[in-house]
Amino acid sequence: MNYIEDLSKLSLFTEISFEEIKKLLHCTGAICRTYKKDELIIEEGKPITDFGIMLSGSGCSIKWNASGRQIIITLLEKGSMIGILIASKAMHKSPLTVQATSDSQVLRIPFNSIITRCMKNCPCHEKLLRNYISVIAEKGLELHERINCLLEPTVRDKIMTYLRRIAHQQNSHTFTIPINRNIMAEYLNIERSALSRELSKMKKDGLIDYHRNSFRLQKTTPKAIVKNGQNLSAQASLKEWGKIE
Amino acid sequence: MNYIEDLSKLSLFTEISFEEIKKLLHCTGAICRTYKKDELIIEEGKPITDFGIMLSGSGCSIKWNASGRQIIITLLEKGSMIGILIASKAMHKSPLTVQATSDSQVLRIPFNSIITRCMKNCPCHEKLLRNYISVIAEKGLELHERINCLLEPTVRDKIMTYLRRIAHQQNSHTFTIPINRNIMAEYLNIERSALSRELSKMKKDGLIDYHRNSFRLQKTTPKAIVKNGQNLSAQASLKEWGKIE
DNA sequence: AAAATTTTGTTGCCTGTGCAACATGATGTG
DNA sequence: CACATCATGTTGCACAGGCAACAAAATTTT
Repeated sequence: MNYIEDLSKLSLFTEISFEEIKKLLHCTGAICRTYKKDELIIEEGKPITDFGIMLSGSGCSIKWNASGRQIIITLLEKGSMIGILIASKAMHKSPLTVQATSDSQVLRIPFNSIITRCMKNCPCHEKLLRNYISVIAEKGLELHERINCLLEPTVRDKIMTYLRRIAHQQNSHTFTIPINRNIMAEYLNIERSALSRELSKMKKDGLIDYHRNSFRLQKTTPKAIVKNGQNLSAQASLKEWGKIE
Repeated sequence: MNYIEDLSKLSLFTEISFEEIKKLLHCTGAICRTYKKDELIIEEGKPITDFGIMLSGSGCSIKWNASGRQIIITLLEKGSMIGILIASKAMHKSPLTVQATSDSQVLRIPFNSIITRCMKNCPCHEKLLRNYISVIAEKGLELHERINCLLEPTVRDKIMTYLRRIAHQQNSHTFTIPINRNIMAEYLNIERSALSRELSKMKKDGLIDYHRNSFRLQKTTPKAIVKNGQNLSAQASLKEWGKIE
């Protein structure tokens, strides 16, 4: 089957041509493996030497928390990288389980082959290595961004931190977010209803405007913020808004 | 000056001999730079091509959150890696500022030199690359572990998730944590007082026992725990705490 | 040893938000 | 169209935990 085109869209293969990708797949010893629904792709506690790329199907990485409740870490879809951090860490056992949630195909590439230079010393192999490192680093930075949101004390602050980041990424005060309310609430670790409630309030307060996934950050400082029936524009708002921008 | 010995203790240089480290420093073009107290090591918004290793002194990475409040991301000490995720991500501007909090020495190594094979094609260069990737991956996994704690709904769950991890790392039910209450509270994003309060309750409930930084996880089945009323069992806390270790 | 400083523990108050339950709007399906 | 199934918004209530202020214990400095 021809999945080269799909692969070329991944950041792991940016700036690498179709032809080169084919060669790389061969010289890295990549293999395509199929998994039935519910089959385990990675088992908790087992050492990992390959990382994977979802070619088709879907999956999720799961873990059991302190109280035995199962929690979903990530949802995997076509194009998702599997266990890339784990495979990259020397001698590391998997802290989580990855399971196919539908019949899936996964391209498995031995981590070693990324590092070990191929015989021909081809330049595209170095490009692959650069991309690979970039992908790992980006994973870390993404986690970092999420932590930035999670650390904010109030629901409103979490939301604002998230929205500001997306606005910044899209380089505009008007933007659309790529996730729905459920996912957003999960990402920010707040209640979905609390998220909706606070979004409404923020709209009332003139902080943001939105409809569904379309958002706008108002950069005008609101004149009056009313809370609990009192107007606290004078001091409190200065404290809260003064330093922005 | 001779900092090779210090370097050899870092995971970036594990399994690399003193001699080889010297050679590597030369062929990667590492330079040692000094920073005065309060001087900026990394400036927000600027592109980063080097990563750094703290040889002496101290520093911190800082950021400004949505409401303009300055928040400290990491504290840097001797041996800390600076900007390793940022340098590894292709064409990425720094999302944060790094500042020396005392006169410091930083070893700066161009990211490019890690990837580009040196002329001699020496095996230690590949080892360095492996270590480097391992370090990045570990950073990501660490962030992941913290998120695991942050996502837990209650203070008690956050604490338990953290303690279980440390116990697991030290492979024992009796262990010592490497951080004090202030840092722990900051790490888990809870109030220090709330942390102390909950730790007390957990001791009363027979879940854990502790004194200062020495902890013990009780593996009693959490069945016989009474919620609000008086607790029947587990009244007797350990008397001989001494130094565990 | 006394004093000063840092670290940890304790407690009452009050608000933010988790939770549940329901309403409304959007989208798909026969 | 009617109907089902989502996604989103609304609201009352209860309580976990943030906050502040203080107490006690441990550690460092004088």
